[in-house]
Amino acid sequence: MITIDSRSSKPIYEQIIEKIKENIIKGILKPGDKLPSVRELASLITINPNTISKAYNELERMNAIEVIRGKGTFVAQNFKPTMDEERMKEIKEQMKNIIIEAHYIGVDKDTLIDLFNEIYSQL
Amino acid sequence: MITIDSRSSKPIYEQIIEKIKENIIKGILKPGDKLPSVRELASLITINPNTISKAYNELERMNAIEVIRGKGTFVAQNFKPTMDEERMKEIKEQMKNIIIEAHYIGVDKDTLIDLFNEIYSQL
Amino acid sequence: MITIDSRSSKPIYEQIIEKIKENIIKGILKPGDKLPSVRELASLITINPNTISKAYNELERMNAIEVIRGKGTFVAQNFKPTMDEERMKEIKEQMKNIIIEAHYIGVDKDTLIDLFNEIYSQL
Amino acid sequence: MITIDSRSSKPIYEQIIEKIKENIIKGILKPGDKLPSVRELASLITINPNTISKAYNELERMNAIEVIRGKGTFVAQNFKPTMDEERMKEIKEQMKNIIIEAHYIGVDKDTLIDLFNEIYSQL
DNA sequence: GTGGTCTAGACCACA
DNA sequence: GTGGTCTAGACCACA
Repeated sequence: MITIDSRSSKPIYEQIIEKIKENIIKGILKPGDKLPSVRELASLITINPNTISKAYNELERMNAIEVIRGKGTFVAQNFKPTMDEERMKEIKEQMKNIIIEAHYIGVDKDTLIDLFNEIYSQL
Repeated sequence: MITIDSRSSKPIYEQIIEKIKENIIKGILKPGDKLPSVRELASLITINPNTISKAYNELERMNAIEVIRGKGTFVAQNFKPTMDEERMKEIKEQMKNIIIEAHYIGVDKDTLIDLFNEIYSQL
Repeated sequence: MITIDSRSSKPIYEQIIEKIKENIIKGILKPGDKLPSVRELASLITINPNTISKAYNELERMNAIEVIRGKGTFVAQNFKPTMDEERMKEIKEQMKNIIIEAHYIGVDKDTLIDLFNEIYSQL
Repeated sequence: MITIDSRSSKPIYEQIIEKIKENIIKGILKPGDKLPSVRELASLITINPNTISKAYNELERMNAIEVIRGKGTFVAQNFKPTMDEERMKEIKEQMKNIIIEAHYIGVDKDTLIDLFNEIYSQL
């Protein structure tokens, strides 16, 4: 299930990307599974098809899904995580920012680790 | 010291906010310390003054700094972290996304915890 | 033998055309040889018959194969290459693009010539 | 200069990508040079801004150009060709197809090599 | 039926 | 002024 938070400042297409990735990691979407067509998903969540298309294209670039001409869109079979230095650096940066943000609302290290474990157990 | 990555997709004003917050948390900037004026900082890092101004305004809204008319801008004295549900939810969301991103480049939970501790030790 | 890469961005019908042309040039398919019927090939490589049909039609237009009603499809007897300005221009264009693409992944002229000779020796 | 062939089957945004890459390789566009803004180029070649935007975004993904928020688009400074197996395989494939196409219009190996050298000398 | 391309046009954040 | 996002809607190639 994909839900969009229209009040979020995060672009819709990014929300879709994250939700689908999440579903793949959780095993809700398995390799080879067919995703709803661009138009189907568009009408399901009442979003413009172009926006869905943009999300699908980015997911394909990341090798998370495969778009097959005239057939549809599928969860990728051969997903192999590739250690990417660029993105590792980004993750570090984001993590630092989370820690700083947390500090500013009074959340300390231990609470953050608890939160971390909690999220992991839900995946 | 504030360094800006102009190629980053992160807006410059957000980069400034983060860097200043980071310096406060690290103790490099202490309560009462005077920050460079908007124009000073602007010429220091060759950034449009409007951008610096936006960053300072947001930092003031967060009570991280205080702007005193005719005197200058200072690190806030009375900073008290306030548990904010809204932002706690955001942090959770961001953390989940980091975990998902990390998974996609083959970084597992333990490595992520190591990274987490490493970042904390540098603050 | 014809193998199809369903993940390729190249349309299936074009892949079929290329594979058949390649087999003719390599001499695996000789003038007068009978090609599998549309339905046969369709079930052989599990592709929609319409797609095979489209490929065969284009090959016939190029005079590479001949369709004889009620008899079947055959590699053309009287194949005479015809210098076609239009297509020569296309080939030039494609070659330029290959050179540019190669440059962008760090492949220089000599390596490209080696590659060129290698491919020729395999035909 | 960027010219679009509207009769070509090649998508407009791909034509733009190729033309810009070509100009970079030829040295007509140098690192740090400012590209026309999305709207400028759009009105110059009377193409919809969205299409220009798509081309620029792909070029950025390839590290050929850099888009700087609110400032404009520039030829990348730090272009480093990265040997990419995936794309090397594609180039091989394309080269094989050119050789096959050339054969079908009666162009032999030597003529193709001459053509190859000619194109290189014009870059 | 499937996704890909393109246009026209609006609104927005950022510098 | 700059690019980014999104909508609405058209047309097309492909399977």
